Amino acid sequence: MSDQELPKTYDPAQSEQKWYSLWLSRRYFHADEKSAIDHFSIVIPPPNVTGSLHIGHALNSTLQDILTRWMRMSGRNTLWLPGTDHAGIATQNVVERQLAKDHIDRHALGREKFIEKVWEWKKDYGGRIIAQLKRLGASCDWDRERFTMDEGLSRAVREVFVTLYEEGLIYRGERLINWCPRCHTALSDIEVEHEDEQGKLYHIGYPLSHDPSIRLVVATTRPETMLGDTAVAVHPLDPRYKDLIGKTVNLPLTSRTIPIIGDSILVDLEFGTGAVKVTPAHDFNDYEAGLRQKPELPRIKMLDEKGEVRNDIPDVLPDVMKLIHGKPAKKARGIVAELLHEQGYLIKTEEHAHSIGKCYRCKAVVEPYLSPQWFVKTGPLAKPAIKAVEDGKVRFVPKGWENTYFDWMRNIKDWCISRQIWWGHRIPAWYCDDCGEITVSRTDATACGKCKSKNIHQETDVLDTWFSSALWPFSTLGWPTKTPELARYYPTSVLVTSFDIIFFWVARMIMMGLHFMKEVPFKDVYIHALVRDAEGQKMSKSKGNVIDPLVMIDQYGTDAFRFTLAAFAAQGRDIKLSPERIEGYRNFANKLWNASRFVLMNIEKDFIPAKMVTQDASLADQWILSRLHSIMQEVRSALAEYRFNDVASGLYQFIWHEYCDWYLELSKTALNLDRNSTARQATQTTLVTVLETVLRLLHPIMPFITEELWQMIPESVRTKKAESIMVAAYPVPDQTQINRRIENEMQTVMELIMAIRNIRGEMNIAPSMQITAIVKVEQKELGEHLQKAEDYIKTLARIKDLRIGDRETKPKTAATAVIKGAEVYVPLEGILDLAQERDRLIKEIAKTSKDIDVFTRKLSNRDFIDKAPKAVVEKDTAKLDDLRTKHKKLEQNLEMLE
RNA sequence: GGGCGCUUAGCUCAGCGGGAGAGCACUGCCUUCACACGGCAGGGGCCACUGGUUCAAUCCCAGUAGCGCCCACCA
Repeated sequence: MSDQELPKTYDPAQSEQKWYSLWLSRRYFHADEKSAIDHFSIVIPPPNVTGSLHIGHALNSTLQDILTRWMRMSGRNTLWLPGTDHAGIATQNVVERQLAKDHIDRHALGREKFIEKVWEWKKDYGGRIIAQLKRLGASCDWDRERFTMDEGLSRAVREVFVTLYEEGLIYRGERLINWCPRCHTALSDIEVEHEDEQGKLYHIGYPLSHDPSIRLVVATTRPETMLGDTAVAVHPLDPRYKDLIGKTVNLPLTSRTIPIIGDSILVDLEFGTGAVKVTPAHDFNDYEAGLRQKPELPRIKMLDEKGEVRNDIPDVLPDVMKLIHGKPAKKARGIVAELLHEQGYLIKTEEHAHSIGKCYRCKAVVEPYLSPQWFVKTGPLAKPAIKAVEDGKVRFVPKGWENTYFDWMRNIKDWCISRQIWWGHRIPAWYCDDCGEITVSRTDATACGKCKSKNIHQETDVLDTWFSSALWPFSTLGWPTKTPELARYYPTSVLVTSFDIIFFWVARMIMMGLHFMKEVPFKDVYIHALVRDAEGQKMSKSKGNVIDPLVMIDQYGTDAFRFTLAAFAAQGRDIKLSPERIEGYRNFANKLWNASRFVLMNIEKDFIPAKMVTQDASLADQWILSRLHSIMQEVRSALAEYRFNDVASGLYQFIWHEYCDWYLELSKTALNLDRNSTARQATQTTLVTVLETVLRLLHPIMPFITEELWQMIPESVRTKKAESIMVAAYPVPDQTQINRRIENEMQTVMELIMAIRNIRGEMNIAPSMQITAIVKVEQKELGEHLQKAEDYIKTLARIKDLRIGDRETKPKTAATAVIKGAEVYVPLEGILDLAQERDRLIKEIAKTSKDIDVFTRKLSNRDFIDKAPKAVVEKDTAKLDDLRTKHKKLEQNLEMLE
């Protein structure tokens, strides 16, 4: 390629497309299950098929890709297994809505036809998020892409279900569960989101049966459910009411007489009136209280599966029934309250804040609903899962999340796994119409397991989506078949996810993994931040604050976007993302691009790296190499500890502020030397070597631009002549290259240059003007060092005449700066503005005095001298000396000026 | 009600026992032959508040205030 062809700005679009398809065609993403090399494996948290890539996926996938690419470059047998989740309720809702546009109702369509429609939908749109992951540069092994409803995973689901049933860990029973009246299905406890709402507390007087003139006043937020009341509870020790226990009240609006019971658990003496209406079919506490009674309280359902008032509630007066049947719960509340008011039973209402449950999929208000459901008995599964984390077999990063996990797991309730929807894994249970037996089977049953009757029908419920996700780490690898993949890649190395699904997913994977594989599903769980918008709101479409990753990618390029995500992935923090930030990193990509342009322009096309000998390598060369190897070390340890932000900022800092700002400028002096000069060759070699190494270090975060640039670097420089950067080796630091002495020497040179630049800047000396500088050193040795760096100083500080020595003196009119071990004078005859120089010096002196104060105070403290570590005292003493010297010299210079 | 987290430069955030940092924004100068998606030089902070531990506290401990999140059956 020709240098002239390289444009001044990096164009992400063409490069991304080109390299991704090349990587795919060369099968770099493919993991070889036969390879015996140490493995590294990750399973992707499967996004919903209905999903389109949002910023959370982008962060999650970027971090996984960084780890995957890093490990692959480090020579591990690396698998990142992708796939999607069938997302039962969510997908069913999406397809239902789609059908509704054509005025088709799923019930009219029928179950089988509807499921066909969902599969069709999946075929058309399900691949969308996969395509988007590819745009992000995800290096997943696409050959192994799985779907939670595909054949293999369905087999795993059935195997797990039947086994747990046989072990008595799955059971069926009628229970009070959370019911979404909109989705028409049961939900598990964690699928209910609680929100505070301002409601009313209604005080209702229930007349005592034996003396209706006396009323027992109950307080409730849901008066409509009184139609299902089967008791009133009071505290057994409550002096106001305890004598009423065993008596009855007449339930208003009905012909029902219900008992007054004592229940110390249900009733809080302090709250409301101290008397509670008990509706066992519509409230979890009341349900439990009903079970505690001997005999159990009857459970009267007053709402149907749509959340509307039934028309067959026993005992309700016909007039009342006529008014409210078929009304949604909230409307019924108003009607009942009005009726109670009219008839004089409503004592008062007061404002009352309470939390209501909403469906996490559709946000409809969830009703407690009595119905037959399937459950997983979680206790026995949770126990080993708790232990695995306690024993460190699974490690949460950051560790704090372990508490969240423990809290939930130690109080875990049985998991309601049946859903009354159509899209999902249908429960493999068959009911016998003759003898009522339930047959649970790995294969489709054709006859009753007990009476052999062929008169059986399958359960219509499907399983909770999270049931199949819980098996993901092993079901995707072929389980229950003992595949080579399973043996090779399970347990996986790390799970990367966000905290909102620790309960839904992480905990359940650990339980299922331990139970069926006898081994944890992953060793590390890296919990990353949640992405929010610039105002800190959780992004949601309804708020209109969604940052679309694909728009960002189009606008700034995938690499800039990925770098932004990595830079903001600090542990335990929410990420607030704004486009300006991405723009900043787009500029960084461009900086890298132009630095590479510079390097490539300054080496010959057939460049052969020089064999570096120390005497050929300049101070700058040695310095940048030392810095490079330090950075390598930092980057590697940051990656190993999931400190992605440190990886990003470390590389940013090094590339921009050390390599570009300093080394590239310093290299110019050597590049101007004669073609055959060994010094020039050494610098060329250093330039290109550092660039090549940095590209490899950066590749996991910025895969595209690094590949584009790496391919332009002469083959002779690229390690092992790999054909792509993504299969080149990840850089390993060489301790012998790290040189403290060189770094210190360079530091002094840089300080000198900065001091002169400061004078130039503050004195308003035109950048184009070449000036004279005189450096008076305290010791000859330092002078010699600085003399060796003479060219650097001249070029970077724009000096035409530089004098360095221990016998130099200050010219009559000059600006002064003091650095460690030397004074710098810039003679400014004719231009010197005395007032300006005075101000500059005063500012500098003030700064120095302030520092001196701090250190003097510290060092005059006896206890500090006695008790602080020696090294600290010594360091501070030396520092104070330097500061005093500097201060004195500056003052002298100020005096001379006046 | 229980738990967790946060409060550092105008903004977004690192740092977490020994002289307060970054990016963006801001000010001045500069179209210097890698880059104006740029360069150089600057300005800007009682590190929320109050106590305590320590020779030393932005950092550790306790409390206060504000903000955020999670869990929970407050009728």
